[in-house]
Amino acid sequence: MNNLDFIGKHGKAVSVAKHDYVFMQGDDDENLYAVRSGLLKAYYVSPEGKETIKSFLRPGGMIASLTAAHKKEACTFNLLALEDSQLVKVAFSDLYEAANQTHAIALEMRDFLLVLSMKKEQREYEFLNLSAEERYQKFAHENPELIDQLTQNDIARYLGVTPVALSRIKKRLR
Amino acid sequence: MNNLDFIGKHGKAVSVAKHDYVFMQGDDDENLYAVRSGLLKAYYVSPEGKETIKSFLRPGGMIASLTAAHKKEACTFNLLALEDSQLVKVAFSDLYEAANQTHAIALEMRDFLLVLSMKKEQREYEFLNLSAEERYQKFAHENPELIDQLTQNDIARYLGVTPVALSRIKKRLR
DNA sequence: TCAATTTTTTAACCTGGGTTAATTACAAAT
DNA sequence: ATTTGTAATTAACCCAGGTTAAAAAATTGA
Repeated sequence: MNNLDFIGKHGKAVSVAKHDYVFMQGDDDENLYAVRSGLLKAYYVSPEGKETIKSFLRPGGMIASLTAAHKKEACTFNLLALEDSQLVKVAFSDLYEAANQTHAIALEMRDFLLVLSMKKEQREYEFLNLSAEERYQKFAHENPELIDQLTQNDIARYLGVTPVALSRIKKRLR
Repeated sequence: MNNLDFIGKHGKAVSVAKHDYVFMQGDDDENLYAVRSGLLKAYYVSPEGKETIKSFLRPGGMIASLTAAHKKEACTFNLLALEDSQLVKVAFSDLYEAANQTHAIALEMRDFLLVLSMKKEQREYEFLNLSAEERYQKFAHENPELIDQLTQNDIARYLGVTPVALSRIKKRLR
């Protein structure tokens, strides 16, 4: 189910009800979370109160505020449950240390970070090369289930446009 | 100098003159490159011929087309020398295998990928949350040397705008 | 030094998306 | 069923940035 064996063995279960926060921007939560069930969103809020969504998390997904976890800084984004969710957490530093001690764990971590890097490069590609309309089409195509589960507001904030703009894009496409 | 000991020991030197390609979009170059000297740009070209820049590479930097290297697909971008450059390369699969065998190498790889992930998250943040003007100011602030070395064209294509737009942004700021 | 080329700026015009606000459509709860 | 709140659509207006083209400035090379 989960790529990180270490989390299975050493993780602590965390349950969050719909609309609960796992952590908030400004916290210093240094944990890595693996999602077992449910649906969550990781999102930034700007000083002016504007929201943008970094990613959606579904079962099998993992997330940590890497800067918070690794550089001991405050979390730069919020993690909020969109549905009742079950997660498992471990202190990032424990995982990091365990990898230093144990080859197999270092490999798990490498593979996790390789997948994460590829995902983030993909997103970079989309922002650099695709229009908002194309990003929407790609997202809809790759995440047919999410399209119904999420509000248009959240989808728009993930794509980097306003909900009003996304409404116009959808109209254009039909 | 270089974080990846493995490359120092097993890498092959590669020299490229200014305006030479290290690899091109469509190639299946499965190597990881570490930059020893010089300056390069990694960039996409769309089917319509539009260019966008993924990243600039300076001494100490490392790059691979991760999908090409790991998933055995074709490179999705070009790597071009903006100045005469020296690089060292290793087959990504050799590095991956060596990490499987040797704990220390797995750790080097983990650390490299952790840094890469953090950089890419940073860029995601910038596209999601900053205007073109703010991205330019941040880039100029964090890369004072590059600002003189690069053409405005390249800076613009890195920021995700046209050179004309960047010229306007600079005018606005002075 | 002068011609050729590349880079940068400027201008005119257009378009996608932001903003605000009002309207409509849905959903949940009593 | 009716209220209450939330989500989505629409409209009007504005602006940043795209596009095209021309002009000016800076580099490069012979």
